[in-house]
Amino acid sequence: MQEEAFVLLGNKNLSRTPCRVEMLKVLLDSGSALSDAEIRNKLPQHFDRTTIYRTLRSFLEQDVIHSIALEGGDVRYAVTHHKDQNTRQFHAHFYCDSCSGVYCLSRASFVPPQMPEGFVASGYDVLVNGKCRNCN
Amino acid sequence: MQEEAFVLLGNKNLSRTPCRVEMLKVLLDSGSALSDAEIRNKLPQHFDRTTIYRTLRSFLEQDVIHSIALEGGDVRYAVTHHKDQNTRQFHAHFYCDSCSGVYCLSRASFVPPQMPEGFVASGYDVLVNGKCRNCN
DNA sequence: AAAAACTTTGCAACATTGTTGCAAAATTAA
DNA sequence: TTAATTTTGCAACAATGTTGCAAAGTTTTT
Repeated sequence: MQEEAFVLLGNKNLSRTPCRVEMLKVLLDSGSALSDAEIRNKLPQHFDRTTIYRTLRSFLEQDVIHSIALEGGDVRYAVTHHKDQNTRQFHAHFYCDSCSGVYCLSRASFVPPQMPEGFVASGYDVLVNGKCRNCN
Repeated sequence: MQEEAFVLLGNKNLSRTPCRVEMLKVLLDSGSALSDAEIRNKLPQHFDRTTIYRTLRSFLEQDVIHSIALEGGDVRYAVTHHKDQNTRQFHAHFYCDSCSGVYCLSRASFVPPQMPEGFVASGYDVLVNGKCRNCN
């Protein structure tokens, strides 16, 4: 994971600082999308709140990660994988009603929606809920 | 709108207080979903922040309104219409990239997604983005 | 219609969350 | 190794949301 983190940071010209490396490792290690609090709790050492917020912002700006908005306004973060690049217009995620885990889904099985008169769609996000592979 | 507000409150056994009536009228008058700040700004008189938060919570609990989470964590609120009742498993909304307006969409034109092995879907939400009827 | 029972409101205090400026420390480039 | 640049942590601040409680309002009962 360390290697992968270094590569991701290098690709986006982000300097290899401990906070960035550790946050990225946490996200890479996790099978699911994490809230900022979850990321903070999984870090091996303490970093200032400010630094974490700023790091999240940098990652988002550079598209190293993307955010997923849940019903109610909670936000989770997940690493943006290469295979997602063709998918910028379309994100699909799964929310588990049992464990609250959030997983990125492949877009393959979705059909683009038709719009009512006057509305022109340029992209869309889908949030599926149900039970994840660990909770069935 | 006054009448409609009274009916909606009555249906859910919510007492007919000025704050509730006015908030509901604002939401009924609006063609699009509103943030709490937008609701507050459209109110004809001042109500305490606390009261507005509590009223939103009551409305959500009683399903008078529903919340729509946008990318980044912003939340909008819209009245839950009767025709949406069969649609509890499925919400579709439109976000306008120009004016930031949020509109409820009918679900008719969406095809349910297929899930990867081990995941069982029980419902899903779609957030389409693009240009709304006023911005084309 | 008036009184009693119950609910909602507004205020104050507090907790949480996120932002900004700036000097110190770390990273990268020369 | 030094110089230039960027990031970090702290402090202060701003914004957002919550809780307890007395006063005011709404609904129910008589």
